[in-house]
Amino acid sequence: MRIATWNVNSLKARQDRVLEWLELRQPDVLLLQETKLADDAAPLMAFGMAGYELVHHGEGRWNGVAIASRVGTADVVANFGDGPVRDSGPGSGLSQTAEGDFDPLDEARMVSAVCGGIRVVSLYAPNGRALDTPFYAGKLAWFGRLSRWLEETRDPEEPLVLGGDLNVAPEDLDVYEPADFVGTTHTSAPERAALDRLLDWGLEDVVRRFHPEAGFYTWWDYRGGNFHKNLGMRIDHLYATAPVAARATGAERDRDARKGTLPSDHAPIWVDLAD
DNA sequence: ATGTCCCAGTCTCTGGGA
Repeated sequence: MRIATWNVNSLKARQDRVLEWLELRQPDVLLLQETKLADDAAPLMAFGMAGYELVHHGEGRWNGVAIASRVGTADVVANFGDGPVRDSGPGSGLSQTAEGDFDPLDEARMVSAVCGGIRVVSLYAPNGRALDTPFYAGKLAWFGRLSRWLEETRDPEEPLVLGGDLNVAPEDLDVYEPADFVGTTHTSAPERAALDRLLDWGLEDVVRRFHPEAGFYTWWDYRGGNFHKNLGMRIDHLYATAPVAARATGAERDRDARKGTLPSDHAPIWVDLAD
């Protein structure tokens, strides 16, 4: 069984590339982030033609998470079970710029389902922008909500894979120039502690086990030719509970998916599991 | 290197986010 994750930076703009990638790499489950679609715009038919069910949790212009699975989609949980995300259209009260209205717990950043006997969780962590902003505090609060959801509703003995764009580089070897990130988001001690809390609950960074090397990045800024200079960060992750981690036979990243015409700024990663 | 790409709305350009 192959479980993958990919922040596609708009599923509308990336649909053809994603469908081609499914055909090429044959994942059984693909966790998607930043679909930037409302639920009624999710391309269920196109994925269905490719053999995948698509579970989508979106709000429109921003965020949006999904699960594409060819091994079933049972027991769906969206937004930690905290209810529907508000429409982010005009007049909705959701604003990306008015800080007083901002709460990432109201945004479409989490969806989960049981696929092929494994509970998978597709996550898109808030960016955080800068350490001295409410957006950073909101990022930490969102990770707190994620940990509480695991601690209160899940069991580390359950087969579970949590993955997505967590917007945190866990170690200095996961960023191209650690000194440049002092005082910025993605590498701060509280963000790394949030990942440690997930791991301490009972998860393993399976991709790290197979790729302990520096420079195994998953995201490169579109600007400045950063991809070709390998100036990136490892901020997309796949974490597994022990019953799943024990089945892992490998993990890979598809750097080729970051190349070519109109790519996402993230590359997909996956883990392979023995039956 | 404020260098690119996405989106919606103000709509063939602009502003905001990453």
